[in-house]
Amino acid sequence: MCDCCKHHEQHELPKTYDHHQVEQKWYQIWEENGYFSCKNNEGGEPFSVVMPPPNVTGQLHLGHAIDNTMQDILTRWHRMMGHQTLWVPGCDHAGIATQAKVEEHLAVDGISKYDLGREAFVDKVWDWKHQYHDRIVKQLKMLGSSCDWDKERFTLDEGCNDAVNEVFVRLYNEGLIYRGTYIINWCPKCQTTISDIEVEHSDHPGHLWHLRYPLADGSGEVVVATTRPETMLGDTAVAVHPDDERYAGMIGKKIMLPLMNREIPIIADDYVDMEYGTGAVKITPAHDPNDFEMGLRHNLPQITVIGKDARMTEAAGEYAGLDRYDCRKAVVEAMDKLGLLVKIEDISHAVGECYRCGSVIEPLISPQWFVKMEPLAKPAIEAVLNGDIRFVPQRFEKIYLGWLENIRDWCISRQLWWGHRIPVWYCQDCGEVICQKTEPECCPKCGSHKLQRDEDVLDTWFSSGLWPFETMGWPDAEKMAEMQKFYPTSVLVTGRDIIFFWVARMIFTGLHFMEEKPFSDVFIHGLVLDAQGRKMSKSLGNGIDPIEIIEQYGADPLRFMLITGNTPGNDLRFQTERLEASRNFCNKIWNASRFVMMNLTDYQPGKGELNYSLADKWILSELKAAAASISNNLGKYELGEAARQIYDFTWDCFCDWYIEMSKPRLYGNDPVERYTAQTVLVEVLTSILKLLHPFMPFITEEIWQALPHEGETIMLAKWPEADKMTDYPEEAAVMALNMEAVRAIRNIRAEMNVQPGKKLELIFATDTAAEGLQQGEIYIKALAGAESMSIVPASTAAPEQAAVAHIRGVDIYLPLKGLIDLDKEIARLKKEIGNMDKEIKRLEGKLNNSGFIAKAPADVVEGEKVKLADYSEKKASLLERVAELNKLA
RNA sequence: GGAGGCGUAGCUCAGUCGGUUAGAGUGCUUGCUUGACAUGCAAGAGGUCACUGGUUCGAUUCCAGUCGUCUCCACCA
Repeated sequence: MCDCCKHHEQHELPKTYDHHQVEQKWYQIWEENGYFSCKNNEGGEPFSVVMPPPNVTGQLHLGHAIDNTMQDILTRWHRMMGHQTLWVPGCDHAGIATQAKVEEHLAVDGISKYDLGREAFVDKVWDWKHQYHDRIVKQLKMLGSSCDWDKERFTLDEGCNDAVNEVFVRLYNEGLIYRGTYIINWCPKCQTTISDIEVEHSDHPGHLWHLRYPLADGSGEVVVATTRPETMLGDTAVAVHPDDERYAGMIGKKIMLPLMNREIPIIADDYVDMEYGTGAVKITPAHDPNDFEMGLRHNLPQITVIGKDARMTEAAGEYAGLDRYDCRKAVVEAMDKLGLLVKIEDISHAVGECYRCGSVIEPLISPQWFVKMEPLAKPAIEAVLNGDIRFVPQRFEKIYLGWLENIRDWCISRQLWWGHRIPVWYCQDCGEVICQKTEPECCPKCGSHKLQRDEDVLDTWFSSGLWPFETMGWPDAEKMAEMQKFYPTSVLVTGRDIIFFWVARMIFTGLHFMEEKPFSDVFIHGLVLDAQGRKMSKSLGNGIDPIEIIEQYGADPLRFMLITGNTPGNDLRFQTERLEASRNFCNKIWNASRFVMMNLTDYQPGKGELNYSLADKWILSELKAAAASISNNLGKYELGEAARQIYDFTWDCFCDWYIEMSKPRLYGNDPVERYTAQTVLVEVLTSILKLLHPFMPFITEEIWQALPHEGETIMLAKWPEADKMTDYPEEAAVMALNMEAVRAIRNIRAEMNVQPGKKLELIFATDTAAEGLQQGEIYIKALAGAESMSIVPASTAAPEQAAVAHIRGVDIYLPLKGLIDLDKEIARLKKEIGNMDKEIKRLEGKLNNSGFIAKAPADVVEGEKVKLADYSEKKASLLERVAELNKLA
């Protein structure tokens, strides 16, 4: 680098944008100045979002990154539009997940939760919570999330506990929460129940054992088929279909259950599928949900043979104490020895597994708490059907409705220590069940002080299901008063994987307790997949830590990459190339800004004479169109499309064209031209920064601060509204034609291998576009690399040694002495004529079709006619030139 | 067994009310130290819009079916 360059460098911004420092700096300033607070824009239309609370023991992954980026984009956009904006952050206590993690950690030191006892263990979990909470908050801040930290909540904080107790007691008093002994999903590893949706079904290879069950009177036998032979020890019936002729005579007879030597009846039930297996089913009411139901219908005894530890109980007789799978082997062997094993069939069948730990779920009978779903589901279905709540994309409504329409009661009690304890006490003397928000002094029925609180806690989703209103202070009327305007919230942004777990539950609790929907729109996004299109998972080890990406590339590129090239609801592949493209975009903006600022040394806003030229009117028109379209797309949750449009406008319109157009005017010696160019550069760049700010908050603030501006932060700057901008359609069209001329000339330069530095002499032969070309001369010369340009009547013939191009109404002649290879030039022109021919043919065909003329809208027909005229004109012009050249040849 | 998504350039994806010479990024080819940027500039090649049929003056777009692919739901022992 020479000395003079060094000298310049000192005054300039660095050539490449470095996000380090910038991002942290601005987040801190924003936070310290209270820009995230919902108190800004007081009186503006309210806009509110509640953050899907991340599990407190986890750490952020790309799924959180996309989720929070989308919320942040919407929040920042609305804030800039002057809306009073609230984005509530928070974490979820994540009952099973967190408890399991802490237990695992303790196990390393050989400590079990029982060694500590309930209270000390829960204290330990709180320690963990604090540690991980801080990490998550840090990660959310790194991402740029503009949430109101003053309103931060935790699903297990005091307020949420109050809400949970209120809800529980009210539902209990309404008869919508009940305790009952039913068959539930038991995870033998987590040692707790889980709800139906927490059971994941996947196909596994297994066997279908066909077992011979002899009749008690020795008159025959029934062959039953089962995938779980060990459960036969708890069989209390064999069921056949009432219409099954094979078993018609046997219904009502007794079976002598082998191994147990117990008599059980043969019953008839519609549930049995005659086609499957042998058409006869062994019934184990205590260990199968269907058998349980059938047992109730037929009043069958329930014999529990598998315990909560997944070992056989005393009721299993000689098999007591065996693990369920060891018992399976033993039972099969014993049956085989007795000659009662008919055959073993290999099959693939669905096995239920715990969504947390993957253990095979055991259906067991146990006393648990349930929420009665039917009365709650009804309004939740109605709210979506009548359009009160809208899913984006709409197809997710079907998924939501399908689930609620077939829902079963929700098992909410969990045998854990970490969570909201069930607000129920049992009187040890009279057995009274007391359900109330606070601990009772004594039994209201018998006065006894011997009260025992229910040991269980509630399903995590019971408390997160109240999120949109518990975060607004409910049920505390005083706290609510301040927040009321934010309920219902505007939109819920979340992944499609928790529509059932969370979205549905918030909807029915909101409708029930607030008597109003919790949100108007549900904006569903897909998963972030790896570069090969696989789900990111621990087992595959293909997960990507957003923090590492942010450190390497910055939050802005990550955010931009996560929302571009994607449509609502679809999965997104994480690709480094796309991340690099986003980073390059940052750099592009940085350098465009650098260019603008370098040319502002003598600029004083509002202190000069303005005279908009063609180029100015063109870019301002483009800006208006872009702003309108971006707002429109944001309103439709088409974030990817909005981002693409700001990208295109910035790179293509502003950088590739307008900045280049501004150069001859900045470097010329007309002060009005220079001042006007400066003004438009600043104005358009400022608008770009604002339009881009929701997507890339950090770099936009950094640059905005260096430009002339009003206000303290771009965060609260006014969103560019297209309605308030001016466009100049006529001048923009003229400029567009000039740009077309530039492209045509550049094309010839490239094809003819004209040296980039060589200045051309341009001749435009036209009768229609002369004025526009005259006005655009300064730009055309600069952008096409010309030293002179003349405009002549259309009838003027081209010089012999010239290349020719044609745009609407204009023949462009490029005198290129010595560079024209006659044959090559003819070939080039003929190729273009060929293209025109193809199009002309197509258009003629269309226009000759009487159906098209008669039925297509007039403007479409007109448009095709204009096209045909244009192509024909171009073809004629080029043909003429070819004829001239042929004469020369 | 049901339900849904996806199938468009070598790759990853856009394409909103049916009419565009079907687009972008990336990769590829060619040429460039162009007074912001080589994380760049300019020009270019590259597509039977999975297949078949239907509706229509006209289908990448709407409908039906087929194939491929991914996902969700489901108590068939």
